[in-house]
Amino acid sequence: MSPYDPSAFPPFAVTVDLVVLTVRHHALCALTVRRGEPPYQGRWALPGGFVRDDEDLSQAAARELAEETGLRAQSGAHLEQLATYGDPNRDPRMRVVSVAHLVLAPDLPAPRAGGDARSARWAPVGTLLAENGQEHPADAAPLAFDHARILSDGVERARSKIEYSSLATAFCPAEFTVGELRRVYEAVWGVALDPRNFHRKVTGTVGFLVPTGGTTTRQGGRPAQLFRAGGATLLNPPMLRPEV
Amino acid sequence: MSPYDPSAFPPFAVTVDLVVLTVRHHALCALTVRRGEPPYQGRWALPGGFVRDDEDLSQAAARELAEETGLRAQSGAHLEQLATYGDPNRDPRMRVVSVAHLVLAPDLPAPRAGGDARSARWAPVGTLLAENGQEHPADAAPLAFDHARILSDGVERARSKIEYSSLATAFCPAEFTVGELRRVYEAVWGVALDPRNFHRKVTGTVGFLVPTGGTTTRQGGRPAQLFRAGGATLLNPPMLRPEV
DNA sequence: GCTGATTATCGTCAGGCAGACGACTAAGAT
DNA sequence: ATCTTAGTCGTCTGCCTGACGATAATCAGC
Repeated sequence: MSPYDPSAFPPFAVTVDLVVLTVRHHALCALTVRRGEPPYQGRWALPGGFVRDDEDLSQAAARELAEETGLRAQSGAHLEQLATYGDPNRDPRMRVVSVAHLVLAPDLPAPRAGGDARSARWAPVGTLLAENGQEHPADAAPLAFDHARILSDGVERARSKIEYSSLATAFCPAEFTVGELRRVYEAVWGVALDPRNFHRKVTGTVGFLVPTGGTTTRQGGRPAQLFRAGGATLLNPPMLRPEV
Repeated sequence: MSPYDPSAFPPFAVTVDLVVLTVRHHALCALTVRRGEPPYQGRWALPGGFVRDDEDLSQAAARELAEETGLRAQSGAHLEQLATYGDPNRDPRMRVVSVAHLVLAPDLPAPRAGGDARSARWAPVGTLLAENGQEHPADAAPLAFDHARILSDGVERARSKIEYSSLATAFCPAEFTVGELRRVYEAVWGVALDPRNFHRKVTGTVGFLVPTGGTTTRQGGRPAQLFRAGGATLLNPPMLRPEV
């Protein structure tokens, strides 16, 4: 690629790993794939792969996302860089620096992993990050590599980001109700929120929600107005996470 | 290092770049070094260098910081990972992925760069990021590589982080007055704050400041109480940046 | 159709915090 | 002595929040 002495610097492999989060059945879930080869063969891991020679980091993340889930980053989902992990021993094979990315997606149909659906699945983050020393059921072994740490950082990023940005709408379909948005906050934060105060807050924050005019009863009960995400990205004032 | 096929992935060079910020003379300043070799020879750039084979990313950042400024990360300064930049064309020589780190430091004596003081200096970020098309004075040419972007991201991170964390104290010496802390906020945010409301706010936030008992008149006027940073890292309630 | 369960939505009220700003204090400078 | 500069303490008002009562509109079952 250039006149540069390759012995002047140590060579690294660079990968992207993906923390793909969604809300299903009132729980925050992450996408995991089963490793087909050593190390950590048979264990669950975050999806990811090598960055190619000619692509940017975010391009690599979007490509891996599409390959492993069929998700396009445009379709409502949100993709951002999370952090980079480069401990010299994080991969026993060689020196790998992994640029983790965070994806927030609406509840999706079943994931697919290169056509093999059994090797990819959604798992509640509470289960994935349970750090008890107890025996795990076979399906609940700790994640491979340092992926538990990466997932934990991603979850924490998501929790804090929906406070001051409108990103919680990325977990919702294109049209959603105030109640559905509230359940997103409740699942991500793991708390119960007062429906009346929540409704007042989100409908009073300019640019957060725009009514579509339609209504739905898909949640049961009285018909609820449908909204789309508004143009605002930063919420002012922010949503307040109940005291820790 | 391992039985792994090196042709299975493209090789990358991995570097750390440092956004070192401080407040001097009521202005937010960044540390820059003059490049001694092509590309961008003679231009100012952010300090940084290759990650070694056996060190973690944060270790590499701390080492570069010590090498280029003599600063130890422990001595009051704050070091955190900022973001990673990996555009395939960001370095014309080869494929380089740079893990940028953010350092917040108190106002220091003159920087040193490997003993050559003339090749390192503090510059106001307003000057470094001025994006006018006008001729720059020789000293104000744009930063090398994508370092203007990195610096901009670092400044934005610092601006938002002092809102909800106690990190503004990292810009202050070990003992400081409320007025000095207020001038940090004013310099980083580029706004004027009401001294009375600021005083009430910071002295009322538990864990933010602990009085040392001493006073000083180094800022002129009535003697002011001296404080140290308290144990709190997250401010609750946060400092509020005046409306944009 | 009536009843109860469920969800959505509107209103009220009290406490707390933030912005605006007056007043006073204690040092150095002229 | 007076001015200037900073620091510190109060007051007041408006807004936001949390707690919670009340009403509305649908569905499931009798």
